[in-house]
Amino acid sequence: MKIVTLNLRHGGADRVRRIADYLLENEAEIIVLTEFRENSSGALLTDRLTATGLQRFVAPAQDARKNRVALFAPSSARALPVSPEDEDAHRIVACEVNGVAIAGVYFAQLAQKATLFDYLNKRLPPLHEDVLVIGDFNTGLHYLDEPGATFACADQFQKMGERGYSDLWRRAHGEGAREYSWMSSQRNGFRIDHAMGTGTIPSRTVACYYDHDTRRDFTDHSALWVTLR
DNA sequence: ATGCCGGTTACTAACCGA
Repeated sequence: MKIVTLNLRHGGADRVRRIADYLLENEAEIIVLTEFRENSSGALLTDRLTATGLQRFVAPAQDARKNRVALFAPSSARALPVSPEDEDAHRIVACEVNGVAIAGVYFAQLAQKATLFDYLNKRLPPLHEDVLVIGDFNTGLHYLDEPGATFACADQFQKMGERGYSDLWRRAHGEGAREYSWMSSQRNGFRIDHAMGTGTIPSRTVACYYDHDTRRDFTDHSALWVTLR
């Protein structure tokens, strides 16, 4: 099962054609898109992906310009209800598919991330024995996923470990590994796109890697690919 | 640790995003 997350950057605009080509050519079976917008770009992307038989789950928002998270999964997938704080309604969407629960997430800027972390770490009932939380966390570990210690909510990200979540990329590449999924205009790198798995997910992960070419080709984030056995 | 930058938009000023 091949899963990918990619931040579209402001909905993707006319880049969505190339983005759809990329996702389909690489045979993504489950797709989590962050900064998805319910506008004409979002509609084009939705048409391209659902034409292959995938169904769409999208986090709710009032405004079409709101950057939200969308999840595309096989037709057998079923929606899983989530109930975050109102201000995070557009930041999480979940489904059950092929015996696992997938939650797509798009965390806010700076300290505003805290409420969604609280929901994940304290209030969200176990969705399943095997849960994959994947998307743009906008944070990571100080001095490891970034050069310094500027990340907000790094402690809450780390606390996911106590909740049984394993950082699949770090598990595959080592405790001291460094790679960046986004780069600032000052050329500082940050690893902020993550896949966190519980239960049998870590042991079933046969590949977990970033594709940095997406930053060169059509967005400002690297894609994160996860293959589950 | 944002927004001086840069991208997007029921566009050309307002918004958003490390």
